[in-house]
Amino acid sequence: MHSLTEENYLKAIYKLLEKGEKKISTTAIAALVETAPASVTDMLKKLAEKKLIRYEKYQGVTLSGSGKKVAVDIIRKHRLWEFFLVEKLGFSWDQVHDIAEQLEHIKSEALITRLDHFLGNPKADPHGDPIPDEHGVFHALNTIPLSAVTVNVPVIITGVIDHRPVFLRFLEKEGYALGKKILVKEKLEIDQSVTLLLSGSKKLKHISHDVARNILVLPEKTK
Amino acid sequence: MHSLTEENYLKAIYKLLEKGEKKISTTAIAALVETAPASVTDMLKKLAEKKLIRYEKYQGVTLSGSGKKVAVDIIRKHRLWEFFLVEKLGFSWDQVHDIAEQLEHIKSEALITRLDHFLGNPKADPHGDPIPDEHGVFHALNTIPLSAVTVNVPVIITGVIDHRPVFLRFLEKEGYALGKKILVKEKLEIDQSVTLLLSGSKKLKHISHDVARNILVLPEKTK
DNA sequence: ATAATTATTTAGATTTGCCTAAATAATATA
DNA sequence: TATATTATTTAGGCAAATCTAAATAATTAT
Repeated sequence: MHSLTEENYLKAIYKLLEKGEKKISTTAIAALVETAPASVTDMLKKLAEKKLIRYEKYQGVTLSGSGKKVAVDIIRKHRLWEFFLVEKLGFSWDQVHDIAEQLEHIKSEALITRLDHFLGNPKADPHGDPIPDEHGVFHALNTIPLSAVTVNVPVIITGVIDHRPVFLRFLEKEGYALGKKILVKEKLEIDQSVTLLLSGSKKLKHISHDVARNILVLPEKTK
Repeated sequence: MHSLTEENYLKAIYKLLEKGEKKISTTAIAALVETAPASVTDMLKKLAEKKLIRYEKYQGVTLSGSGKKVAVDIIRKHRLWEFFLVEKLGFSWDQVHDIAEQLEHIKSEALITRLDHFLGNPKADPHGDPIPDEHGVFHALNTIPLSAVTVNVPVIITGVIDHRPVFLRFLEKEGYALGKKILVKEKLEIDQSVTLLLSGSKKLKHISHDVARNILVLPEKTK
């Protein structure tokens, strides 16, 4: 079995790989796991010995097959717990991350199988991030940022890109939530800001391009 | 905050105190936390320094007020999670202990408050053990062992003393469960064995004194 | 291309929790 | 009560994960 710390390193590397780059730097990992770069080097050696990563001095890191599996499994657990915390316990978007960060390390396959079933095998967590299935497969939705939506085509909120509590609290306060309908009425050339109608509210809302590109949506009818 | 290990030591000491003795021995703790006595001595010094226990060389240990609080809190969490695992996720009696042992160390007061509420503020876990409230108060029931029940007085199963999986699986197989009604028809002088009717079944059941004294019951009407 | 800067690794220590072996105290037995 | 046994503690070490400071490699800028 892997230690909690090892799991956190693998998760960090996975997240960095997800963001684009092919080779991950020691410093980037250090920032994510909140530790000194020297400590990261130590851990990378250890993970490489266990064949969880591919690592050569000064050359950066990638995940091996088994390392990726561990990382995806942690992410699956994290997102299932987040879903539980929001849907069953009534937490709000911005409160669940730290708790899920602890729960994701509980070791019991039976627990996750049953939790998944109890929750109705959800496909996405409360932020709209996809939840991989038990084989580690993501059933990704075809979401696009709200900033890219065509005027007068109804869409549904399916997720967010920015996960910072401050952003999530802003959305919540303004009435945005997963599943809500949006109709974009106008996109301003000058600053790409968006004027829209949010289901449940009659008043037009105006949001900046910066906010719009952090909200993910799906055209209403799409399968 | 206390480490997971510290919490487990405090829980072990609490459990031993619960079983009667006033002063707890190093060896007894070592057996419960599955470690060498010498390691226990180390930890006792540490806990004493933090004022979580009262400890003097060769004289055994008791919990301080704050130590007891930590222990009871862990027990509260453990039992709430057990309740969750059985009632919501459908685990059976004998499967939940190890998982709850991990979950009990998750640190979030809000989580436990909400979980407690979600579960309907249960007063006892799936084994019938009382769940302390948020102030650490146990609302103990007036249970008696089935072996002490008067003939022809209907009682309800409220708990067990023996927690071993093997015993729990036996009960489950035989149809005994929390909340089931029992009517004792006869107690044999010779070996104190019990003949009874279990609600749901028409056939008389016979159990040994040893089994009967490990099943806790409550007279049907009692408040 | 050389120098300066930044990133990474090595070296040596620290902390936590654990171990074994040896020493000492407490308890039980003869 | 003296001795044997058992329990507990001390001493010295180990492994995991971390740290700081120093050394080295890679990158960027001149």
